[in-house]
Amino acid sequence: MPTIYDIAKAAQVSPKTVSRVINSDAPVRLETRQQVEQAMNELGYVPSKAARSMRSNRSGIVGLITGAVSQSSEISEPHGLPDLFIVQGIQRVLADEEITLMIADTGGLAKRIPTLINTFLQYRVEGLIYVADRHQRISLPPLPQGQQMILVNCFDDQGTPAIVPDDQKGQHDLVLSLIKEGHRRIAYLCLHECIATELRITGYRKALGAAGLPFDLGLVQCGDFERCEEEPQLQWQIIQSWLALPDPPTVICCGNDEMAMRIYGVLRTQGMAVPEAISIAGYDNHRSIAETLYPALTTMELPYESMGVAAAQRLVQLIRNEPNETPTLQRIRGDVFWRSSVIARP
Amino acid sequence: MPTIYDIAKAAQVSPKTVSRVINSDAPVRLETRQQVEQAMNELGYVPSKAARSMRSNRSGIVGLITGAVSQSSEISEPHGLPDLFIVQGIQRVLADEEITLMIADTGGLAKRIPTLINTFLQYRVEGLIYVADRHQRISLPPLPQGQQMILVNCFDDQGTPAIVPDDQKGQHDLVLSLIKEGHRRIAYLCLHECIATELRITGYRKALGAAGLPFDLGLVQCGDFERCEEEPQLQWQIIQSWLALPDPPTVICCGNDEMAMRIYGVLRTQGMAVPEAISIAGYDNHRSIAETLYPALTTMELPYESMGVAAAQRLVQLIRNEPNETPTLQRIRGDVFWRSSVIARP
DNA sequence: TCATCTTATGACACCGATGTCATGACACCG
DNA sequence: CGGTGTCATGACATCGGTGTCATAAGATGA
Repeated sequence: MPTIYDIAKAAQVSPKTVSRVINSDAPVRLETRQQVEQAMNELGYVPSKAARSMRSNRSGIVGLITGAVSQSSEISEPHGLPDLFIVQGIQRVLADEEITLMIADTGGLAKRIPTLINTFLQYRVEGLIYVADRHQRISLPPLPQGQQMILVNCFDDQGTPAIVPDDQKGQHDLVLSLIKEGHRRIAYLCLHECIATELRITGYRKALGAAGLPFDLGLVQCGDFERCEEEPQLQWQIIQSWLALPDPPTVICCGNDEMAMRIYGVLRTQGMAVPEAISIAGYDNHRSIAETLYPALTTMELPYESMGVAAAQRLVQLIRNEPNETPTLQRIRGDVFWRSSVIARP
Repeated sequence: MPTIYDIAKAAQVSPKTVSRVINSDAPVRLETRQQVEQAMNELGYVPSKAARSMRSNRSGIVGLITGAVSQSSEISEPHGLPDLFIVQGIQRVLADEEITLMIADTGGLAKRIPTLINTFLQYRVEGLIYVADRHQRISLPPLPQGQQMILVNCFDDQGTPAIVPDDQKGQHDLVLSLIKEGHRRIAYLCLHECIATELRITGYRKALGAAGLPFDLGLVQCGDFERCEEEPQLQWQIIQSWLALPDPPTVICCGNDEMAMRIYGVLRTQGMAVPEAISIAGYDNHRSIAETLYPALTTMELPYESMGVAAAQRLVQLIRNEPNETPTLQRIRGDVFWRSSVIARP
């Protein structure tokens, strides 16, 4: 691979002049410039980032750590929306800023994180992004002074800037939409206990309160049986108990779209039509499910892509040392996606 | 960030000795080594890959180009199995080889590819991987002499090493499994015309032939209506026409798991139970669908992860200049995943 | 005892770019 | 006409490591 010295020799100028042509940071006589450009084309010159970044102390690289890539394969934990979508948003912003993204994967093992961070530091990344696979509290090893980092889909106690989904507002908005469509008895088949579930139950409750509806503890049940074999039966038992109530629910909110998909199966096996017999709503807007299910699923967006965008923008601000008044914990809101699994009630 | 010079000063040795401690490529007196190691720990030394790779001409980076990351969002093309799983396999192998993966995204725009390649060349990547979102023929701009590249899920006419799924063998094996379970009339609701569909129909046909069953052209129909609103009706029409046959099919093979999921919905809406009334098989083993559907979906694995592994291993071989007799086009086989959407026939 | 070898270490150049400073050629102006 | 400013260019050092070679101290052997 040719260097500026080769170009300089071919164009009969000094290396520094070649550098000036490349960076156009100082005037170069037109004729000289053309000679240099011709030489570069003929020799197929590609500048070396390594040499460049050594001199300038700017690598142009941001490192991203995720368990995303391998999470779903071995570990059969309920996965929900793939955090790939977060990476998507990040990519888009960084590409515009001409920053290259280096992605490393924990393979689901947290103990690999320090090694991965170290590798990134060797490349002198200008910033680090840690993406979690679900909304959670984490604790990462300390970084060298001045090393910027952003947490996505998680947060810590050290005041590291973090981007999380606004789960409370999300469930709140979804339930409010259902109420607007005339639903009064809204059941909630939630996920196992976790930060998101807690926030969403709060949102569910507040939405009911805001509409002047009573909060009926019996209408909130955990429908997450970790995919054991009896899950459909157990879920059906819950639904049956709801249907047996004097004032049964007209819609079931599911903890996520996957659960909604399973509930579709359970209901249909029992001869209940969605949405005619009962309406179903999901959470995540996991499009490959929500749009593909028949009928298509009404759901609340888990704004992974927006979170990625926000994270990348904030990181760029930090790298550029631009002032910003964003709070440490930044909550990102999603939209309700209204599809045909919920019908209006009179 | 401290350099070997800082360490050298602190440990009162020469920079070269520090280098020797780091690389252990020459004997260093125990006492000296300890001094250096202590200094490195105290100062928090992290070697600079930029400086290192400049001298050694080895970046330790492999570049990966994909449309994966953004494909699914804007473009509502039927997506199938996310090529993320390919990246997964690649990651795993490269991590073991201590190679760092740089990922760039076309954002669905092929014209960005040259720019992305150029960026990678600036980092002096030791190899390039191009991952396509579906099995296809492609044509990429020429690379500098000696630049290694691997194509995954696609191939070209220039003899670039390529890893593709063995679609023909895949459909063949799936159909053979169905036949073994007693099915004689096997319908195939395939995807729109593409390389995979062609190969799979051939596989379907050959499997029937191998079992001495007749190939009935009427049992092969395209069930892919690009998610238009009438899709369920159109699909139901096809199924109805099949059911009206004197010898109707006992199982429907779907072009992919997504289509199978939609067919579940269509059948149930029409009051047909899966698998009691009719069995369903998918393709892809898109686990978040196949395992979540109720009943769980019997399907053929699209071996994305294995393809990633194969691609990375082959690239490493190329980089190391190891001899290999693999053919240019390497077809990767998957397994049948037998679940409860297909029942045995007497 | 002296030549030779091994071990441990340092001096110095180099990888490929860029920042700093110097220099020569002109143009401009009083 | 000489001083000053601008333009175009080059010489040289530098970033943080590693490869090459030199060298001093101690071990070994004839």
